[in-house]
Amino acid sequence: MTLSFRPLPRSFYARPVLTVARALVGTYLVHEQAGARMAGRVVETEAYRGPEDRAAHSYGGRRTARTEVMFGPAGYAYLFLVYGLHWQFNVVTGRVGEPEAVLIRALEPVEGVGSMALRRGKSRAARELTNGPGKLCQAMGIDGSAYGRDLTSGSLAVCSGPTRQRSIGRSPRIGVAYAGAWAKRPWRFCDDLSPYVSRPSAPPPAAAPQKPAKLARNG
DNA sequence: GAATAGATTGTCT
DNA sequence: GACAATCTATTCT
Repeated sequence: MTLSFRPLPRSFYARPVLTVARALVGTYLVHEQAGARMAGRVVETEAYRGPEDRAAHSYGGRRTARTEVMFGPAGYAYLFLVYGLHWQFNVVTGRVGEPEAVLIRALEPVEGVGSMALRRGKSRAARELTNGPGKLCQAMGIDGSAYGRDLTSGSLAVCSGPTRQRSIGRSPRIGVAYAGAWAKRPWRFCDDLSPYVSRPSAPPPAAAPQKPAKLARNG
């Protein structure tokens, strides 16, 4: 069976970054490459809202070759490299002149899972293919060459598709401790019903102990 | 399961 | 020259 995906219109992205970050959970990232299609359901996002957000690359209105796309119209791809190794895929949101973007942090693989596994290089469980921002770029074959691409048409797009029940949880963003108080804002959104998130939005309820207490050996 | 170290390069100071 | 919106393998429990 072939799933039906339709690219989201630019109006979807041209809204406040927190609105878009939440709305993106449950959409699909679709990449067609060499005649093959890969698709993943978005299960985790983070909002970055320059210029006031200290965690954002556009903090203070910093406008360089790297951040330039965030200052333009919504619905385009922002790619950057961290630790010299891992690409991160973002979508530009808001109005022209507002340097905002949403980082896609995790997907549930739904189509082209075999290709994803090949790109990830080693034999891995499905959950390990795309449960992190660097992992999903590697799995989907997305890198810096996608910088500035229009996501409302073409071979790389964010789409609506089959809907499914979701429960959206919020938590602080990951890996931005340097941002002080901004790091504590609950600007990370994830589908708590999905096992494909990079980590749960909240610790499991403290109920019964996970493991029985170790018993003393007697005799 | 948790803690740790190491990889590796574009970007900005 | 310092550092980074991360991931993996290894070690210990």
